[in-house]
Amino acid sequence: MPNPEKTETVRDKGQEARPLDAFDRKILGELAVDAGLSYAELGNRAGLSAPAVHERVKRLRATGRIRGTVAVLDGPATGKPFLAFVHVDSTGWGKTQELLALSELPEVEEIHSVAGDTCMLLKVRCASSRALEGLLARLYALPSVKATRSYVVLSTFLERTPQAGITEALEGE
Amino acid sequence: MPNPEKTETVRDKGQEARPLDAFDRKILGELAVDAGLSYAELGNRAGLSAPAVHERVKRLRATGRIRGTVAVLDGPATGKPFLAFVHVDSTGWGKTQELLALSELPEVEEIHSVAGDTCMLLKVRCASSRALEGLLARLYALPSVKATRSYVVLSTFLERTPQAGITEALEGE
DNA sequence: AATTGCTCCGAATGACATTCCTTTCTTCAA
DNA sequence: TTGAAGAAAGGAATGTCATTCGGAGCAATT
Repeated sequence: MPNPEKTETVRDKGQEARPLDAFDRKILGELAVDAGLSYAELGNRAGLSAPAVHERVKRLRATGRIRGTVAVLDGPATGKPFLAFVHVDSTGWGKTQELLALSELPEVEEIHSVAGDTCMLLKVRCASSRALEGLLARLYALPSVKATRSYVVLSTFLERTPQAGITEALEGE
Repeated sequence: MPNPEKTETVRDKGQEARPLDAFDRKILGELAVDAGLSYAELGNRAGLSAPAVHERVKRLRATGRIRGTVAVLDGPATGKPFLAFVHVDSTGWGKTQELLALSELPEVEEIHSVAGDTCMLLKVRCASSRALEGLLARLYALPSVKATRSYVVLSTFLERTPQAGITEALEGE
């Protein structure tokens, strides 16, 4: 009887634990594009049986490789046609907590801290330019926010979640 | 007998056609967070029966409100811990086609054209800083690419797909 | 060489998606 | 105001698929 709390010499995240064989990566690749596939169909594409695929998917979920399964909504079709990236310059380093409160807003999709000539980077999708202005107003209301630069998206040519593939050629150029 | 090709006075995209009632938005909100919910459970949360929810979801898919269902992969856990946003200045306006070819690379997750002091904005996730360098090399190999500015992500605090909610307060500030 | 643990497959079970049909509510026309 | 027609919801039935179980093959360890 295996003990789930047995001593692990490495942590489960990162790329440790199980190195993701070709089957896993194939499965991840398919599910990242369409999570509605049946296990039987997944098995066909990967060369495994349905139960085997099921087992692997369960493991991929348990180990955090798959964070979840979501429906991808269309921004414009759901009433939010305005997309923008906002760079935020803020004073002090511990003030990121203030910005994290913006997670409450469904308009805010991403919050990163970045290296470069700015501190924080937001991805924001909202109903109108008016709403975008309102969001910027909220930003400037924060005492630590010094300046912002907004990049309003005119056209989106590609937008997808993380893909499973890795281009080896990029490593050796 | 309704004719599926009957004359429409408005196009089906945008926010025309059916204005998304409270049920629809509730369903979209739940599915954007977890698409693995059963229709029965979804019905409970929305206050509808399973078949009714099913009917609506089918319509939301058909009208393009729901673009698809995907598994969200964890970047670091799947071997791509490096995330960066790359601003690209390019000469000429018709040259965006060259950049679109980058869609082939699984490392490139987003390609937008933006207003502001730059032309294109890429979101890139790759295995190493070496790979990021390789990707920049490919960018500069394009004749129309004049300059790039990269913002390497140090920490990601929030990252999600488009949400269904709309903050009304943002419109009136 | 034997054993332990892991992962696969085939079959059986159970849950759930999907469809059909009836009912109700709303809307438009007379 | 009434009548008719369209749309949409709920209940029940059916089919598909997810999920589980048991057994077999394989690899690594002792």
